[in-house]
Amino acid sequence: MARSGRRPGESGARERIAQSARAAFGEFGFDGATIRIIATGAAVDPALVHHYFGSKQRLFLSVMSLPFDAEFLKRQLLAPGLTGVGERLVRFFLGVWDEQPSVRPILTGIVRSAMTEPDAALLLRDFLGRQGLFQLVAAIAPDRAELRAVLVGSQLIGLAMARYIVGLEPLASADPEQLVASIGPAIERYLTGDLGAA
Amino acid sequence: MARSGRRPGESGARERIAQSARAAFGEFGFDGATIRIIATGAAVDPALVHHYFGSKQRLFLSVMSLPFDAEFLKRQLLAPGLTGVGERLVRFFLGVWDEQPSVRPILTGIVRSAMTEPDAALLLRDFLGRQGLFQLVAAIAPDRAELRAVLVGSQLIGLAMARYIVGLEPLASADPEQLVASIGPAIERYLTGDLGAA
DNA sequence: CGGGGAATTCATCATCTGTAGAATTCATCC
DNA sequence: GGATGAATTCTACAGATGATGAATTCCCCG
Repeated sequence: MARSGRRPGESGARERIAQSARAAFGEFGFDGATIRIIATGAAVDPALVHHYFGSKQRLFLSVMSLPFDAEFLKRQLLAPGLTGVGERLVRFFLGVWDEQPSVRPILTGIVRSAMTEPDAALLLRDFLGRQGLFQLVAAIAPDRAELRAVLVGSQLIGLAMARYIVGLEPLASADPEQLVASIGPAIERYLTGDLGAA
Repeated sequence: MARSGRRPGESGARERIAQSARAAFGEFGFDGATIRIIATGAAVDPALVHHYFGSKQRLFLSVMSLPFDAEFLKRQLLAPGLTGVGERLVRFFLGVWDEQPSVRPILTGIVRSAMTEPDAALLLRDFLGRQGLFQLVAAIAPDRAELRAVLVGSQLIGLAMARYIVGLEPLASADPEQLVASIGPAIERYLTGDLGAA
């Protein structure tokens, strides 16, 4: 009867738990992602999750942070000048969702959970607000940058919801470049156009 | 000991349960809205909820349907002609959320629940797709009506999420007419403008 | 080679969840 | 006024959930 206790060799259990947690939060949201589901996905006892991360809340916060590099993005999007910045932003946004399998569950997890978990809503607000998009927008259009940032954010988050979470056709299967051409100009107007009087 | 059994007079319990369920689903989403929370909100025993509605799923579907009158909306929005239809649509959309206390929990409930519940996602897809917005859009721009409808839908749903659910400032506190002026033209372009080649 | 500490699991708790069935009270119709 | 049926509540169950504390096994340092 030798089953519990430490296992030989390097197991990487902590990283496996983090990985599995991201996948589960992304697919089921905060509530739906059970500690037991996460543990099973990591081939680990549920208690080990608590051992490493303390509580489900702390696990969520530890594991669902976004690697958002505003500086890099600024240079990338503004190098060719202001014209076409809306389309470049949409293209970049879709690229992150479509082509980065490691980031996508983090994004879906935050969006799914933000509907009911205040902590996740805070993450999303930061991402769309002062800690995220605002940094970028302020470099493009200093006047009314807050308003411009949240307008852009609302369109992008709506796009992500419809395309990746709700699966609204024909949006979900649309060619990315079609969406760039359709939505890019709207974003560009939010960034640089006239928004009407206050 | 006389507590259970039928109560004298008309109680309207069924309607109170529906009311309380809408409020709870709207605030906590499908998962977070417990049958017991709903029952307490209606001052009723939890078993009565099942007695009337059978199961939580059926309760949700019975109670969260939207009164969406596409015909009326068409006439309303198109009477003054095509110009300004985007702004009128945004104004109407905000009016429903801001001024109709009975409808708002239904909308927040559907959006909150659609992130994790397939049934609710179906409701949302119908609302933004063929059963809802598409009816309206097809009357305005028959060419590429499906794409136009979901583009409009993505912007409107993103607006609702940011303003009413996530509470993203300064969107959440913005004056409705400011948003009409800012977002209306984007919607109008989705409805009547050039969306780029396929 | 012995001991401290980290990794991992076991067993368990208290609570909450949706749901079911039986029991009780009332209104209404014959 | 007795019977029938609907409204309402009580009690309870079986399973899931987040969390805890102790036990077991292994690695590493002296």
